[in-house]
Order: sequence, then C-alpha cells, then structure tokens
Amino acid sequence: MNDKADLVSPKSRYEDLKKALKSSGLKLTKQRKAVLNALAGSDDHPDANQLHRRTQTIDKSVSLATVYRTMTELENNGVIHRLSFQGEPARFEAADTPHHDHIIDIDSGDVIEFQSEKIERLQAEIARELGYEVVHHRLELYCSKTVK
Amino acid sequence: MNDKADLVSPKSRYEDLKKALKSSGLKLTKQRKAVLNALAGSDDHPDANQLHRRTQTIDKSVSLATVYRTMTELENNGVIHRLSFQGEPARFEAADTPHHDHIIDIDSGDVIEFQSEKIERLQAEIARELGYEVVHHRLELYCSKTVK
DNA sequence: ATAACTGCAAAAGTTTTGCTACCAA
DNA sequence: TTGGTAGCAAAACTTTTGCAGTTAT
Repeated sequence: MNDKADLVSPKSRYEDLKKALKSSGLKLTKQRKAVLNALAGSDDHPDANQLHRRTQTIDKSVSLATVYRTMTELENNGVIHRLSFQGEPARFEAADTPHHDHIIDIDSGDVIEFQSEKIERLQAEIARELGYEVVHHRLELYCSKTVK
Repeated sequence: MNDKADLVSPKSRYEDLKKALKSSGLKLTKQRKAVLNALAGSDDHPDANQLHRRTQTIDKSVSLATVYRTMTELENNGVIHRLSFQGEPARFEAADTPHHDHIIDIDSGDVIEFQSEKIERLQAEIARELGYEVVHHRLELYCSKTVK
C-alpha cells in the first residue's frame, strides 16, 4: 500500500494534473483526460504499456503513441517525472508529490519512496567541491528485505 | 583526463580483464581479446557502438553482437558494470576500480567519478529503517559547472 | 478558423537471438 | 573432439515520427 497516494484521492489528483496540463498550454482532449485519469488512479509507477492498458479501460480509442506524446509533453513541463530504472522501460509518476528517491525491491519489483535531506545536502556538497552544481539527480537503492 | 584510468596502464588493465574473463570460465577468443583491449584502453564509459568501433580498430572482424554478448557475460560475472544513464544507451566500465558514483555534466556529457563513504552509510541506514538491505545502488548527479 | 492533436503504421534505435560454421581447450 | 563462440541477419522491444484527418479553443 502506498501512503502518499492515499493521502489524496484519485479524483483530486486528476484535478491537479488537469490544471497542470492546462497551465502548460496544452489542450484538454478526451484522450488526455483518459490518460490523466489512469495516471491519477495509479499508486505505483506504471510504464507506457501499463499506462496505456489502464487508459484503455477508460477510453478504448487512446493509442500508445498518445500516451507517449502526452508523457513527453508533461515531462517537458515538469508535470510528471520519467523514471528509468536499470534495464526496464521508462516509468512515469506525477510530479506533484514532494521530492523523493526510490528503493527498488529486487525480489518483488516493488518501488518504495523515501526522502533524505541529509543525502541531498551531501550530494550538493560533493558536487560543489568538484566545481559543479546539481541540477537533478537519481538515487536508486536496489534492495532485498531484511531477514529478521 | 581521468586520473583513475591513468593510475594503471591499458596493458595492465587488459591483463586484469583477461584474467577475470578466464576465471569466469569463458574462452579467450581473438574477438574477446580485441574487445577487452578496447575496453582497457578506454578511460571514459563507452556505449556498445563506441566500444564496437574501438574494437574494430584492433580487429575488423568483430561484430556488434559479440560486443553485446561479451558485455553481458562479463556483467553476469561481475567483471564489468553496465551503466544506464537517463535516456541514453547503456555504457560499460571495468569493475576493477573501487566503488564510485557518477556526476554527469549535462552540458558537455562528461562523466566524473566520485566516492562518498558518508552517502554510502546514509543509504544503508535509510534502507535498514525501512526493513531493507542495499544490494546495489545507483547515484547519478546531473550537474552543470559552477560559474565563479 | 486554425493550430494543436489524434490514430495508424512505419521508422528509428538499442539489444537479443536463431542459425550455421568455426575454433579454443 | 566438442561445447562454447562467432558473424550475420532477423527479431524483439521501446520510443518516436510522418501523414492525413479531427478537434478544442
């Protein structure tokens, strides 16, 4: 179960996505409504095919190309994040949640989100020492459950 | 310029790779010799096509498929690492260097290696608190040069 | 009205694989 | 000798794109 997703209803997440899409200057078509609804109803991190399948339960007519095109537009406008885990097709998540990184359960494939201010600070510090400024980063912990 | 790669000569890096390949139970063919030499002579992180091109300067007969097959075998035996940066084809690096993470210069595409014991410890700690054990991780800082 | 958008099918790019021949051990 | 390995070409997969028709604003 994903706490974060449950804090806000799919309906309200959809409204947020819709608003973000419109303020990005994009048209609200019926295909995009379906895609956004599918994404709003996802508390995991679906890839393009999964998102397409979920979208089609809402509107059969939506093509995979439209899913990709919509995700690309929304990514360019900072509305969604494109996650690319090792050896997998890209996955998508709404960007309206606070910044976080990911733990990938290598046995089950589950993705857990976490946030660490300390790590963020360390990253910035390391980059600064090398003459760089962090624009964005990816941190993924590939883990297995602790046996206790 | 990459300090790490310069600490050890391409020749000696090749010998190490050759040894690792043989102890993985793989046969040392002339194609693999060429691939390993190309990799040993690379102080960056080449993708399959780049590695293939470099390999062909040594032995024209080596195919791209052999580069991929060799990398897959070596990866399975822990001899090389497959890096998959956001939106790029996979890159390869010899695994004989101490563990490190990567800074990607988003303007030039340069890749800089760094190591932080503190961050490693924090990662393990965070995972432990969530009931997980880190098997491996990926940390990439996408950065731009600091203007000073 | 018209610029943005869509589905479809084809293309592009990366990586894998089936097959037959070959070669390292 | 023989099981692993090679090249080649085709396939598999993910993602993008050209085109001609459609639609939101």
